Amino acid sequence: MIVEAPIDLELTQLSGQTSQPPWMEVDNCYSNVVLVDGEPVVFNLRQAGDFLDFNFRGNVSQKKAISKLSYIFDLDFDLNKFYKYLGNHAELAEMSKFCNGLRLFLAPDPFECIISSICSANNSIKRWTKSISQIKCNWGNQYGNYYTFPQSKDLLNVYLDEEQELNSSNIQNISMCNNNLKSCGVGYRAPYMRMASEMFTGEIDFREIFAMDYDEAFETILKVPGVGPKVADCILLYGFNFREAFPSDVWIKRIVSHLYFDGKDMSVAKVRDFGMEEFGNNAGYVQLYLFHYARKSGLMSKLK
DNA sequence: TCGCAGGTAGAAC
DNA sequence: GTTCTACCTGCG
Repeated sequence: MIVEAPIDLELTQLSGQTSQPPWMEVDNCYSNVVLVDGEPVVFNLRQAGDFLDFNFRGNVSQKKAISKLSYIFDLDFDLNKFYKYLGNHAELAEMSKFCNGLRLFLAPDPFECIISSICSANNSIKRWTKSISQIKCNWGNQYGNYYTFPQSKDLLNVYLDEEQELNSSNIQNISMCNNNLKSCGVGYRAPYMRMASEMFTGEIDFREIFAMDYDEAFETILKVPGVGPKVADCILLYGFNFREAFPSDVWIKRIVSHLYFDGKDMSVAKVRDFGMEEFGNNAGYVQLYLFHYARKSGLMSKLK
């Protein structure tokens, strides 16, 4: 089936958005299992010209499968209208040329994005995606070659490190202990992840966050250990589909400063305020495009 | 070897 | 409120 919405699937997959690792890729076909109304559905995606060609197998209607796919790849968003918006702003006009077809890559379930985003802090894309894939292998459900991301309750009692696993299980040799968070390479973020699992199993309900306004949702997510302003904005953008988020890190700071403030040094917090004010509901997309424009145009190495 | 990787927590001004 | 520093870990 073809979805007639322009997209660059490879660019979107490999753009390092902290919703989830890229899907499994074989010969330009991207596949993964996704829970749709609790039912495991395996999707196979392929680039077909400017559009997306896909098929699925699972016990759900075609309508529901398309709806889920459209949510994850944000297919209802009008890219051409967004490109007109970019074209009307001198500072942004170049970007669509370098990022044509790039879309948001949203998490099928917010919890995966929460853990992925915590994992991404002070980390490289390569390393956090590897860690998240390992977490799926260890504690997710397996369907063929694919794994779902575990639910928050599934991570409540995981061991934090090898030592804890050795002391609490009947494994004799510490080198055999590989069913703990630190063995996934998450380092000091392990306790953050387990505490986040506790909070989202008990005191915080996802549905409430979807219903909140931005500031309230931001303050709520900020209470989770390991979540600062940058990670909170990522979680709200990629996990909860808040389009007005403008996740600001050291790179966005350099790029915004270069494009809008003549290279003047400014705090990440000020850049965040500026982005949200300036771009409104397009803030999430502009942030995504700024980062990849800087990467692809060579601006990033110039600003380094 | 050493610094860096799409930051955060905790403490000190 | 804003600024400073240590921090798991794998890679170059």
